[in-house]
Amino acid sequence: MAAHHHHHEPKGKALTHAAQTTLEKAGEQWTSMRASVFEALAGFDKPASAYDIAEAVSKAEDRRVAANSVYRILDLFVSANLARRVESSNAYVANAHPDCLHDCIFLVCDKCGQTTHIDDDRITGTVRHAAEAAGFSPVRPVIEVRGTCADCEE
Amino acid sequence: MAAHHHHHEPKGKALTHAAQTTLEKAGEQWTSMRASVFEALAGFDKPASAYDIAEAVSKAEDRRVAANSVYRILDLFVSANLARRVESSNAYVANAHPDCLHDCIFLVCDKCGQTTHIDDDRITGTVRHAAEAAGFSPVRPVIEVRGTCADCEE
DNA sequence: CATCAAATGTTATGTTGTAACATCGGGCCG
DNA sequence: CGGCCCGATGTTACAACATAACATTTGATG
Repeated sequence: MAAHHHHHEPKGKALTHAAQTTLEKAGEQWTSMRASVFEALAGFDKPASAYDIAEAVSKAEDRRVAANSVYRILDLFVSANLARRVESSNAYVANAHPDCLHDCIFLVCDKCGQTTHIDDDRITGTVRHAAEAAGFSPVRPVIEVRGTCADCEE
Repeated sequence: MAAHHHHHEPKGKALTHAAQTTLEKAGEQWTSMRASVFEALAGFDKPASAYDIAEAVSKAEDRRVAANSVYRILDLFVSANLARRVESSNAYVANAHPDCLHDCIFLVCDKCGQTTHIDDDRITGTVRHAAEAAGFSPVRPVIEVRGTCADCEE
């Protein structure tokens, strides 16, 4: 895979539609509950915890939704590449390109929580390679950088 | 800093002594409670949670030690480089080289939990650099690889 | 319609992490 | 000595994150 390629970021309906397509291609159903969870997840501008999402869905649908159910769906989303988990924040983000498999690098601002991500297959490749050289396989790199984002430094 | 250098792993008393020296050099006290927590931490052969350590210390001293107190000491250890936190496992490991500052790469086996670490300043350097190029600073890379270790594959 | 499986709901509980305040003990100064 | 301060630890309570077990609903299918 090339080290770089361009993306334009799908938003709103386009993003949801891409998610639905990918999930269905994986042989899973796009239920209304899953749609709600995805909407809620995509509606956050920074990583959201399962409880954040449960609360958002609860509000949006005016009924109680247990974190439990949200976790199930988030796990499914992560396994289908519709969402990713940010390990160092115990939180989830929608994946703008569910059809496109990357190891990704998250940059997490400790001040404001804003999280951006970088795709750099050269970096992730060297990490993968190092782990494989140590006898690991299969391998799932978790690469996150905690720090302060440009907006929060003065 | 060189990309590679050799370490022999201090164990037992030598490791504890290195920890004590480093902590005192940082202007902190090496109390008996801190020594106990360090001993417990170093006694695990894989990353241990704060609760694991609280239990180990409780047993060793035959008195109840609250997780709370352990967290405080672990936080201190991490900030003084005596220990490291494995983010994707919510657990801590003793640092064999507290006097030696590295970003490190953890390889965590999903099957057995064994966790090894690699120091590779070339890899961590590229990650740091990428984050800085994105406007982040200061920067603390979290690089962990989940997978299956050589012993657990058949 | 009957049945079955997948999805979701519900309740309970386990694990991880923090907050707030009390107590202890050692150094320091009058 | 006695009083004071401060860092470390103890104690209690609670918040946040995550999973287990089982009940119920829903929708596809024979």
